[in-house]
Amino acid sequence: HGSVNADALSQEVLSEEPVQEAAGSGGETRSRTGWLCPHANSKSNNKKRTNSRNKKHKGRLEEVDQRDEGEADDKGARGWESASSETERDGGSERQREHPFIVTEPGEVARAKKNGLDYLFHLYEQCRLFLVQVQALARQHGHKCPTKVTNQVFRYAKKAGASHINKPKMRHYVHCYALHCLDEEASNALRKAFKERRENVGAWRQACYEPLVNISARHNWDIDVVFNSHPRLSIWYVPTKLRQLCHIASSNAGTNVATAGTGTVGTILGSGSGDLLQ
Amino acid sequence: HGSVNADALSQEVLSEEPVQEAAGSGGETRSRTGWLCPHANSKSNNKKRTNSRNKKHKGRLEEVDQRDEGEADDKGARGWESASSETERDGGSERQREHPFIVTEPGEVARAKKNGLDYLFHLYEQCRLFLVQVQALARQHGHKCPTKVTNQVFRYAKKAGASHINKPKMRHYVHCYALHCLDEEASNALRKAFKERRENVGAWRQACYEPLVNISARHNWDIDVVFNSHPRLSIWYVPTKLRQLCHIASSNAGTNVATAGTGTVGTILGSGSGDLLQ
DNA sequence: AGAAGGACCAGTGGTCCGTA
DNA sequence: AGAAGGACCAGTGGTCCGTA
Repeated sequence: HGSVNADALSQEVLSEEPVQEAAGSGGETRSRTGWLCPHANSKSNNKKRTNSRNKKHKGRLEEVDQRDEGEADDKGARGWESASSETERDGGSERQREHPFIVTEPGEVARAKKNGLDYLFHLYEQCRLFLVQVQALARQHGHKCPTKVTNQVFRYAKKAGASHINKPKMRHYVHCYALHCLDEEASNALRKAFKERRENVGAWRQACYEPLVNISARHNWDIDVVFNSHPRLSIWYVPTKLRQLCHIASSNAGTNVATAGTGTVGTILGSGSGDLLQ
Repeated sequence: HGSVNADALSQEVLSEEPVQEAAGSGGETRSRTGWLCPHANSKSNNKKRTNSRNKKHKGRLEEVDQRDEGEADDKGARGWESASSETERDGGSERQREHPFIVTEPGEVARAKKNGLDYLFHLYEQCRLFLVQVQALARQHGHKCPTKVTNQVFRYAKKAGASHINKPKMRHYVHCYALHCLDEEASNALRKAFKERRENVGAWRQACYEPLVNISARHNWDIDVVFNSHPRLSIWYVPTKLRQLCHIASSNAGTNVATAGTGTVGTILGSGSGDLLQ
């Protein structure tokens, strides 16, 4: 609640059932209050994004300020800053982010102020359960039934109190989760190797692409087939960059026209150049 | 071309290959020029929708006026009125609509200035072929591949010269096409009956719902399963109203909670009341 | 610096309603 | 009146970039 985002005010009022809360599976218990405490570092609020991107049709977001839902019920309800101009709630509390991920090996508990990769993968499982619930509600009411984790599912998760789940994060690491699903041994080995080398999460994340490209190669370079044939993975959209990497690799592999390959995917992935790797 | 709609100016320039043109399958040959002739009833142009719906974030549509594509190549290219304020092209030609549908029996050629139902169903087949082409292009370029007839497909069809295909029309009659696919005999019988009774197209269209609800009943009221298990039908979204009718019918059938059914779907469909039937 | 996520934007599904 | 379809709109997929 305390919707900063206008989209949260959709018409369909989702049931407020508590569902399974955070509770990390990676070993740590993750007391929600840890990062939801309404009185943390005082600095912040009314900062407002002063961003200067194209910003065309805003204006739809105006007037969406005073929250209509009441209070309580949302365990340690945060009251972040409001979105629009002067209606700021000054005595407000602050936004708390999730702790950053670090590369952990399977079963390893992350140190203080960090989250481990078991917890990351657990979030994907949580999203799947939220999807299952959204699907059940949709069928019950005769609505069309999502087969993927959509915006609607993220919105439902938020309403259900899972404020630590958000779309950009989940999309960012989908391919890491994919490797975990498709080849857990390889995934575990990669985690151990990168932990040992003291690599950061970004480096590990990048490294997850290549094994997936290789798996797709064994399925005629069709990464969609790879995703869709795994029950836990099929509910996630194939990330754009992974799709592109598989396409490039298939071209270079010469199953297509002779593109006079300038290098294998391995080199591309290892080089760090090219905007596919940002 | 002569895009009235801003969406038509998408970045991806689709190849201008001619593809299969109109050419009705119903027997009539449908010379395109019949309803694409650039000099027809002179009245019209610069009329602009003065509509007063909510109209919030427009403004994005401005400046999108001067067409960038050249000329010719689009056989009998129409040059309808342009979209925005003063840049009207006055010597312009006029919009020509498709002739309205009438209820015809299978194989029957519609009389002048009318289109028959074989032609209607042929349009669905044309859309399928456009989808197949869009899919081939997507795979070729490593883009995500649509499984349904999406906006992208309609845009592609327009670019390919099929100006007689548009989304509202195709969506409007999807369930009629569904019946044609799923039970051609029943569909044919319905057409004959409604033709005999001299019913208009709207009445025939309404009548197509009930047989479909009955078919869904035999598949556990799951209309999605019904659509998806037919190869030509699975590329079409289930229409909202059909989904709602199946849901209501399943409730009334008592497979669910006893809703103290106030009437069967048959009565609902026959009554003409209730906003599900508009 | 590396990373989490609010908020944005182009293009989608869906269909209304001004038009013929 | 009955019907075809341009154009609109709310909510989507995707991810940038101001923030911590």
